[in-house]
Amino acid sequence: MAALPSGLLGALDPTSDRAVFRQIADQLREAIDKGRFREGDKLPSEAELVDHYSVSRMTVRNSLSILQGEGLVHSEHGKGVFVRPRPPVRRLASDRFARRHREQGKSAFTVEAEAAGSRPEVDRLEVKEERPSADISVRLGGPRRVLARRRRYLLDHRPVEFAVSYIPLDLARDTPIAEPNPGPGGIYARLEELGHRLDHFDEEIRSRMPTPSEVKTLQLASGVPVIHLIRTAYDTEGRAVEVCDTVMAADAYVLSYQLPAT
Amino acid sequence: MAALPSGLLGALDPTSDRAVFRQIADQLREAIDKGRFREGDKLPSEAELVDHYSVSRMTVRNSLSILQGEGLVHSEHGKGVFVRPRPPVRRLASDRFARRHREQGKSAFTVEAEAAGSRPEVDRLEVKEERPSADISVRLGGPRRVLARRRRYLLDHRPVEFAVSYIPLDLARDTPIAEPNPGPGGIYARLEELGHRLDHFDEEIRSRMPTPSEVKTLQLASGVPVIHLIRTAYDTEGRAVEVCDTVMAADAYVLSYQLPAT
DNA sequence: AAGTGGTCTAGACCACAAG
DNA sequence: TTGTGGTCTAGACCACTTA
Repeated sequence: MAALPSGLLGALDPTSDRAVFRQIADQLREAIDKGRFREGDKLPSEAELVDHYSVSRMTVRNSLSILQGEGLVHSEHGKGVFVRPRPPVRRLASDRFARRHREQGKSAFTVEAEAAGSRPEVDRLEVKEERPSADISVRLGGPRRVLARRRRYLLDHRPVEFAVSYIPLDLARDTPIAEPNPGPGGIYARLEELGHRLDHFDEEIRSRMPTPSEVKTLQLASGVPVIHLIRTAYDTEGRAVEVCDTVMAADAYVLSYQLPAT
Repeated sequence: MAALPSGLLGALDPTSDRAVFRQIADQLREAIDKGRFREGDKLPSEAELVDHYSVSRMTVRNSLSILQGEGLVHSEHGKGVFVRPRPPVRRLASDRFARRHREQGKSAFTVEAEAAGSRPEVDRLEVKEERPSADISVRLGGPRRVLARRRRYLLDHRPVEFAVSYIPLDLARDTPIAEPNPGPGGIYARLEELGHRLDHFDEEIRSRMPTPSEVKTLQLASGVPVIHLIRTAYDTEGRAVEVCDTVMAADAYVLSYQLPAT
């Protein structure tokens, strides 16, 4: 095992109050920030760091787990620890549900992803009738049953988003909305054809760390939060006609909104 | 040291492929999810878990660090590990910059927090002239110098947000905007008085894990992401007159937007 | 003083990846 | 086969909290 290039990483300060594993994490973080390690680069192996700093392996692993928690690095069993590359982000503009975007045949997700040069996919499509949770029921004005449409979105084969749409069953039953493929323009186009002219959407945004099940579904690296977006669609009569509950890999999205100053 | 109440936590499955520390984390997580431990409750001590599961202390600590990374628990040195309480959230509505909200004497943050029954504070106020970063400069249309207004917001003595406003220096110099207290209605009211009638705002939202410096400024528990919001204010002539770069504790905020369906 | 979590050591064996 | 990270043990000493 070769020694580290001198100057790449410094020495520990034995007089410092700062714990050794934090000092090591600080030095690695600084080396990444200053570009001495670039995106995708392999960090020194645990054994090399043990040698360089003359500490035990657990101390080194503790340092690396800090960086992993910060989302700076990820480890690959048998290969090494790497600086996490920043994935391409999907920009969601606030006009993404404008009526003019519902005219085409393809889904909004597909059109937009292809325009950005990515390969879009949708899988795990599942449509079924359900009893809504208390929260969803309240948002929809209290229906006893809803149609739930679940699906997962991928960009370049990487899962980025999992979404569930809830539509009051009395609106959706025996309509194209209850079909796996609701047709051009998606369910919003179908709702308008059924006489529910859409007026506006409310979106609620939260961010938090993912649950284990979300880690699995979105194949999230550690240190990547999720953005949780709940959108409610209202028709011109003020009725909530759909709630869409979406969980997104936070490193794959930038949300963008325009607010009037009025 | 007393043994754990029987039935509170189960036994390990030695035939399982799942690592022991993950099984322990799973059981603790399930106990929290099912309400057997409530917000603020103390989990069994490390020593009790070592006894209960007959594993080494490092294994138990590894389990607890998983839950900490998920934001489910937090530890207090000398006291124990506790189920993390959900703090009160601040709801930001999309009309929060409407002109009618700029009429009062107090700042929007203060008014809104007091209405919600919280104690608002603003500290670390700092106003100075700077050379803008490349990103800020581009957003503002390329000024060579800007006025930077930094401040930290607290609710009930807990820091929740750190914000920096950048205003092109030619707009702000020798105006109330360059004063620590810009007066009633804040800098937006002053910009309008100076003839820059505001037209709309663009907001960009990202989420990620905090940097060490953000952890310090916002006193973030581990497992809490930040929401990074960048707002650009435009006047009726289409000129960008301010960029506000805001980092928020994600567990303290729900952002809410209204989108037209047009 | 007793109990708690925080840090650190010096090993061990395993599973995965690459040559 | 060698090098990598993943899991686990059985200790040790420390710092903080509570009583």
